[in-house]
Amino acid sequence: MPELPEVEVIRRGLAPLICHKEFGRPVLLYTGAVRHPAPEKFCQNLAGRRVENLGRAGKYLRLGLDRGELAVHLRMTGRLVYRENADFPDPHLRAVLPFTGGAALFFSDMRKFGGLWLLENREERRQAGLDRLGPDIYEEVGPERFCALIRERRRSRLKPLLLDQHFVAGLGNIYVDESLFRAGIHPGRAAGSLSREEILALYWAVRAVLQEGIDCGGTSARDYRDAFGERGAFQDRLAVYGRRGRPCPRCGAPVTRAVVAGRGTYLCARCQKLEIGSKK
DNA sequence: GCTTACCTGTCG
DNA sequence: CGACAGGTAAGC
Repeated sequence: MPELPEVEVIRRGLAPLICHKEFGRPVLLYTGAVRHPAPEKFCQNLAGRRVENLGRAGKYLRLGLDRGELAVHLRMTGRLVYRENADFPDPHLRAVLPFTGGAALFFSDMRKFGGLWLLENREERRQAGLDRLGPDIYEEVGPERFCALIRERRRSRLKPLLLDQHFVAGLGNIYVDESLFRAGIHPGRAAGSLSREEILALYWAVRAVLQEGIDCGGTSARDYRDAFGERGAFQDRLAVYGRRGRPCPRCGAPVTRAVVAGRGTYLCARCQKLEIGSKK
């Protein structure tokens, strides 16, 4: 999916366009895109709601409304684009969320994994799982908290741990691989095997990678588009992700692809050692 | 933990 | 045709 930087770029793009605007009645082309409440009630209840603010929690975009909030998760292939008009036929268009006055948010999603939640109270947020997210890695985790969090989970391997949205929220496959590469840490290392220096190196690598991702307008490896339908540029700066066989930018050895935690994982086996001081 | 499932598409 | 794709929940 869009990971934290992509969702943040969308949030920043949309905020000045939709704050204070009022929704009309949504049009659903795929009712499964609405996760809560039932589609009919969703359309009925969103109509007439006004957007008051735009937030983000991990990979969720949260549109604060005059009553409740609209939460959006793009999962793997979701897009949320603001347009005055639907421009060309889009076979993956799943929902149109119009504003009174003409423009609309167009929610597209090839794989149908993404979803929309209209949440009006704490109980509904709880059911949707929004309050089960860990702290937002970009907004809510400083270096000392990161050290403390890592030390609570000594037995976990780093890659699945960093991908676990209940541990910290926002990281996905691309930015985890890039962060571990920059920190020189193997994705299969146990959290408890890291020195304090390594944990801090990882923390600052994560911060730098996320910030550069945001500054580049996100990573359009494939499907990602921003709030204006434009591609990001960070895919051109990736050091290892998706670059099997190409030279490591640090040492020149070919980038390796492995499977860790069931996910395709890119790393430099020379720069990122599994055992400290070992040759392999 | 790992595997499977959810979907549709691209690439080799 | 199989492998793989930015995510995550559910079931061993």
